[in-house]
Amino acid sequence: MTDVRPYTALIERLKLAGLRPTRQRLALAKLLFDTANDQPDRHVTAEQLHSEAMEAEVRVSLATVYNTLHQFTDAGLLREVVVDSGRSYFDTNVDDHHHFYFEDNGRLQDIPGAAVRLAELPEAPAGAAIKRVEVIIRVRKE
Amino acid sequence: MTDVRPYTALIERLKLAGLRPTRQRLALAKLLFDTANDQPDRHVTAEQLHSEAMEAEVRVSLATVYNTLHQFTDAGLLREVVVDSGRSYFDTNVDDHHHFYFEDNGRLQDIPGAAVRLAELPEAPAGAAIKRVEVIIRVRKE
DNA sequence: TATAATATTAGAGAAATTCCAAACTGTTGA
DNA sequence: TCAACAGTTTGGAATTTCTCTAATATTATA
Repeated sequence: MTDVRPYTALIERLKLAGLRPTRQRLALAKLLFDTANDQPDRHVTAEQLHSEAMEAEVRVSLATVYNTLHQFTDAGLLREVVVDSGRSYFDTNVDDHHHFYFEDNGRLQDIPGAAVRLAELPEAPAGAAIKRVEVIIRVRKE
Repeated sequence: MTDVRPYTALIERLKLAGLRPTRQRLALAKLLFDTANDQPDRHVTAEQLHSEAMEAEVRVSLATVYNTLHQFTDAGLLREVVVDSGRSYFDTNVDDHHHFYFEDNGRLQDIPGAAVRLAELPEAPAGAAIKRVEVIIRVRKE
């Protein structure tokens, strides 16, 4: 069943994250997280999301898109994925998982966390704590 | 014993890679690969290497540093590591290995390939061939 | 050494991202 | 409800990293 008031959940989500549910943040959150239209997990760049917002007739500046992506990331709603120098991807999937990266076209594809098993991991260097273990499988068209 | 003609080996190395041993490439190769001074494997950015060249009184333009780093990478003498959007690191270690990335100060540290064992890996998506599997362990000061 | 092929260079240009200060909006308390 | 305040947004300028270009210089080789 589709939620007839799709914004209430998003508003709550933002509030919980300590973010004021402004028009811009709500619109971006809707584009990113709204699963009403069977949207799977997404990997977007700031430019992409900004374009989408424009198409959806949502007036948001690029600066705000950047701000919002970072705030969402800090709040744990998004995860930043760095696979290409000079471009950041933001992943709506914040669960434990990894990525295929298609170098030919710059596309990312999730790999469920369970599909990669790390049998052995080194200890963190002294004084450092592991924040995350990322596995990136770089692939190319054969 | 230190090689009294340290350049001959580097010249050979460049020639084998199909690269003319020019003054600039030799100087950069020396900075990168010369182990006479007990230099361990290195992770440098283009800017860093350019600064080092300047300090060493080697006249090289930044453009040439970029060109050279990419040529060395294509030739398999270096490996590019992307862990931070907007900055590329070049690793003098081209053996199978992974990295710790210290988010606090942007430093990279090698993890020997044997220290990480991947017990299970997903298959490459149809039509794609795995080029490399990278494991990046992001750490922070505790 | 002359010639052709290749490499280097400075500076302009491009792309992604951040910064800034002014204008605006959401929230709170009277 | 409304004023006041803190938090947001904005466009444009600035920054950073990297690439391109076309003139110049160097290297390899005959």
